[in-house]
Amino acid sequence: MARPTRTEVVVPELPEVETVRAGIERHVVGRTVATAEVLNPRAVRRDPAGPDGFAAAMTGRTFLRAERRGKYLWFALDDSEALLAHLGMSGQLLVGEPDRPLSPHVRARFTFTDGGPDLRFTDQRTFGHLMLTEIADGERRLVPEPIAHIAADPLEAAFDAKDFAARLVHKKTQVKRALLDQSLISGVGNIYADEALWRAKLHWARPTETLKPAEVSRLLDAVRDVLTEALKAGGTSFDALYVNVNGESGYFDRSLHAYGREGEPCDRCATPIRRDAFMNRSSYSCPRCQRRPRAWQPPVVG
DNA sequence: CTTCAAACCTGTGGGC
DNA sequence: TGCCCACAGGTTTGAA
Repeated sequence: MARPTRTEVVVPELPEVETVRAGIERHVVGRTVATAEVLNPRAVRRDPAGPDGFAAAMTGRTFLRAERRGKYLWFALDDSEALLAHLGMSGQLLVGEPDRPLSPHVRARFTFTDGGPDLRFTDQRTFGHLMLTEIADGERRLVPEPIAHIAADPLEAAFDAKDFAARLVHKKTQVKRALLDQSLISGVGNIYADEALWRAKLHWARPTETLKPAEVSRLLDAVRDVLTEALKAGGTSFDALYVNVNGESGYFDRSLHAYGREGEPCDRCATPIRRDAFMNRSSYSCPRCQRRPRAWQPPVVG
């Protein structure tokens, strides 16, 4: 039984990041940074200005909006610049009383000129990062320059379902790899990829080029449903490593059908869920509902 | 151009 | 008890 427990780590995907964005928004928008402090330089490793340059450039800036695409969120600082954040595997953005104890995993801290609650970027595994960056043209939307290459996520207006379908079936890869490819569709990680595939009754190894239009449509519907339901539940989170802006854990984990359920009965057919090694991680699927594709032969041309 | 996999990182838990 | 190692995984980078 590998079902995630409250002590396991679960990475923030689109629903969790959106929960953070919405929670942070009302606490920081309209406020001006009094001090910016980088406690671990790795937190700003992608910012060419370095820790000191980053801190100096953030001082005096005002948070205007909180936006998100896929798993990235950012705070617009003016028309041309933004503070971009990725939570990585264990990142949190926490708002609280400025004089509360500094936990050992706080990587960056911002105080505000109004003397109110501060903002802390906490990240145990340090895969997340912050950077101050230019705004640029992304996929049908203005976004921070470093993420101009990622695709729209399926919950935003800029997402083009026809374009996604065309690009998906044109790929020469397995369907789960495609779902995790942020330049094709953003916001989906390992958990929701498995959940969407279970819901759409598709095996993770299915070659994308063999997907029929109805299957692509079913898959996209499944992705949207899974993300939307998780968002309603406040994001999946199993332990203290991931909490929302107010420090509350989510509770969507009870509705997972595939992820982390090795050996447990499928909720549709009771066949034990299996776990496969995949891309140096795990894929969970129902061996009966999600049939492994037969060996596929390329079409003969001519 | 595309696809793929190593590397980055640290806390946890199982095995011995 | 304590040590070691596998595992968790999003993204970048470089190789093929």
